[in-house]
Amino acid sequence: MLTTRPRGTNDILPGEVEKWHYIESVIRRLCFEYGYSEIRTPVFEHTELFLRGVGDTTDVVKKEMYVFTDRGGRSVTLRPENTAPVVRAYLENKLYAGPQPVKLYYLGPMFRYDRPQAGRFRQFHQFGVEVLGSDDPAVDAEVIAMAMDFYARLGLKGLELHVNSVGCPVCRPLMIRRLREYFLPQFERLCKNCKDRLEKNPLRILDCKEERCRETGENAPVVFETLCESCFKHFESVERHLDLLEIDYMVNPRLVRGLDYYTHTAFEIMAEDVGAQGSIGGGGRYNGLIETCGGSPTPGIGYALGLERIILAMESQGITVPGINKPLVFVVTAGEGSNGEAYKILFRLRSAGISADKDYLGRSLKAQMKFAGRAGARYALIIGEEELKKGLVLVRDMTRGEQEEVPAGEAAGYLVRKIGNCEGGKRIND
RNA sequence: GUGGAUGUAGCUCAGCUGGUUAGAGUACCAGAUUGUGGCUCUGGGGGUCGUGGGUUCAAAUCCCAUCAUCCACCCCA
Repeated sequence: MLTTRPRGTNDILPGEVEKWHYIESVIRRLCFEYGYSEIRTPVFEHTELFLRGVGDTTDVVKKEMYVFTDRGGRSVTLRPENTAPVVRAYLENKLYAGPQPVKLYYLGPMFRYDRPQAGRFRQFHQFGVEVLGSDDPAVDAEVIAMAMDFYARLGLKGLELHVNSVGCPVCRPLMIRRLREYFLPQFERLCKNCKDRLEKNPLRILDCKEERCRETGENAPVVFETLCESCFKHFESVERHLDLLEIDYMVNPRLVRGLDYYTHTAFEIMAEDVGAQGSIGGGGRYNGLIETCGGSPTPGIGYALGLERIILAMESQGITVPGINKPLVFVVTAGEGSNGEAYKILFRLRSAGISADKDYLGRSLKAQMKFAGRAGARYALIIGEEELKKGLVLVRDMTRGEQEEVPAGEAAGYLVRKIGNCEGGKRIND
């Protein structure tokens, strides 16, 4: 137990963490270009925020939250998602008083007590954005376009973008009533889950994977028949803007999202190669959420992406990541007498901006060379007793297998001139 | 939360119907005329056979429980 991580959590190790660094750098660049600023909120919040914000009938809140009572008797919860916390921060810090809309992004761990599976963990990481203070359909399209741009920058292919409108407080009750009226006479044909859904959230019946339920729902009223005038116009406008950007999408009237706060636009991105957990991102508009959280009526929209699933998809598509960190220079000692000088030169290299390392296990010259090769060093700086007497060191090019003598005091300068400042074996600004 | 599969060295796996010190490849460490890597050869370290019970003269091998991983449901990122 002492050496076992908690279920559904992961250690991100060297060799793996470079993928995260790369994805994070793509995210920060993307957000910079789209005009989104980072917001960092706590990993835990008052439980009440999620009960009210996400909705206390949702599965996420009912059975997947990590809820604790702290030492002061307060109920707190590890965040299962970050839209409600961002809205809370928007209100608490009075961001509504500044220029609108407010465009924010976040990146960090979320927690859901769920049975782990491929692409599903108890602690997982999301990148997400939120736009608060505008109900322009062009923003909906921007947010969707931004998500698609992100996947494209990573090189992901074969994704499906599903878009739908789930209505608003004006037309959704009508939609639900019509669906209940349709399904009630056919109650016995529905699967066990859908019998429950009819009561809780009949929209979800349309989303059921059971053959019988699909057939039963074939002639069910379509959302677009029941959308109110303004919802319909909004959706049409979102479509027009997506068309302007030439984004491929499919209207999926069966798309329903599991969080209560969604209104109007809802969307989801599916990948084929992430196992059963095919969704690698999704989001939608939540024009009622800010008011629910105690603010004045303010529109909002956002999305979230699961980074573990993004990585899974990248791996199964064979996408590799640049810039694995390798030492550029490995300092090798030959003879006891060179240890001190080698140590000094090592640090001089580092001060000069060169990534350098040495052996710390008292290995033989031969073993040090072997280690340097394995570590992927491009140069071995061999500090030999004999040469040192003449004030020289050897610079060996590991890929070419050639070496030359250089004055010891100039070794760092020599290497800097030869390769410049470096990162991951490459020049910066290359 | 429900159903199913799996669990042997760091990694990938072998180990027949239970029978003496549990193996291979790879990785790691060290050597192969004592100052030079990537190939080859030799040797070495490393395994509570997921964990805990039980059956048996005897269990990695059978039974039960538990934990973990994977798959499906559910849900979602």
